[in-house]
Amino acid sequence: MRIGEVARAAGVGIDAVRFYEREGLIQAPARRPSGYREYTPDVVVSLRFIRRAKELGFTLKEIAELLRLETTAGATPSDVRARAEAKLEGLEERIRALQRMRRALRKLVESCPGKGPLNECSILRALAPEERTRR
Amino acid sequence: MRIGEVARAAGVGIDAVRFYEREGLIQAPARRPSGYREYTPDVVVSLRFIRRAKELGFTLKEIAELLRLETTAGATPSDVRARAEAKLEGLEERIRALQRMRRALRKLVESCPGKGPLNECSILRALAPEERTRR
DNA sequence: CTTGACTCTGGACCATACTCCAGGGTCTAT
DNA sequence: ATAGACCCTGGAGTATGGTCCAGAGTCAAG
Repeated sequence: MRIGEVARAAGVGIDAVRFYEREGLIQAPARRPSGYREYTPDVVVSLRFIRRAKELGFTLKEIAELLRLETTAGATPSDVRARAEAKLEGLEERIRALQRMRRALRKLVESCPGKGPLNECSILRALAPEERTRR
Repeated sequence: MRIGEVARAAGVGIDAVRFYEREGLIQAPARRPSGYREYTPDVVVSLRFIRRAKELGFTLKEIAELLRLETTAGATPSDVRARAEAKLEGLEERIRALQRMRRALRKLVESCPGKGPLNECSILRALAPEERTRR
């Protein structure tokens, strides 16, 4: 597959594909004698993963780590396992925070059909309150 | 409270506070005769919300919408409700995607304590697969 | 064998979300 | 009344994650 084809299939821009290659998020593909990049279809999976993970708020750096976690998994077993566990924990905290936010938003939707000031159903409080002022 | 104080309490930079004011994420506070910004403590809650929401991968634009959703809720009831519902749906999709990712990562942690190529427990597939190639 | 769609590299440019001055004034404790 | 910590505005600079050329070559169809 050529670059335009994989970009279209993955829903990203051609320049983004080259950018990800430069940044080491995807492997440099084989080249035709002309210099054209020649991709195997599996790069589309990687590109979609990158796209989705970005939408979820991961940085390219984090995504690179997630990808490396996978490709180097055969190499250093227990070490990789530890890294995966750390990632997993971060992920779970993130899910919990989003769930708190969802609960607050639901309350906002359900119990505030337009009456009075909504000091009770505050989305702010879903994320901000439990923290103590430091120092 | 002065700006340095609220910044410290919220865990953000002073410049960030002024930046959020310029961008309309927080209200411009009262000023002393000297020109110093004089905050009420509740701005700390807003700033923490912004910080946390950013950590969850929301852009400032989205955060501004979430905040506006709250402060304008008294104004146009059903309209606000609709916007909140849309946000809620986005949030839920996001949670589901993170959960899929978590499942894949768990599998990676649990079933791959360092044996062989892990083609079976792929984090990639947690996010990328269900999509059809378009066009 | 040419036309149109595609690709190459390199570098300029963009939006987002800050961060860091410079050059000035303010506040408070001693 | 002065040192040191704080604040002001305006503007420049940074990192991230790209996008958009220019100028040149490649490929497939007719």
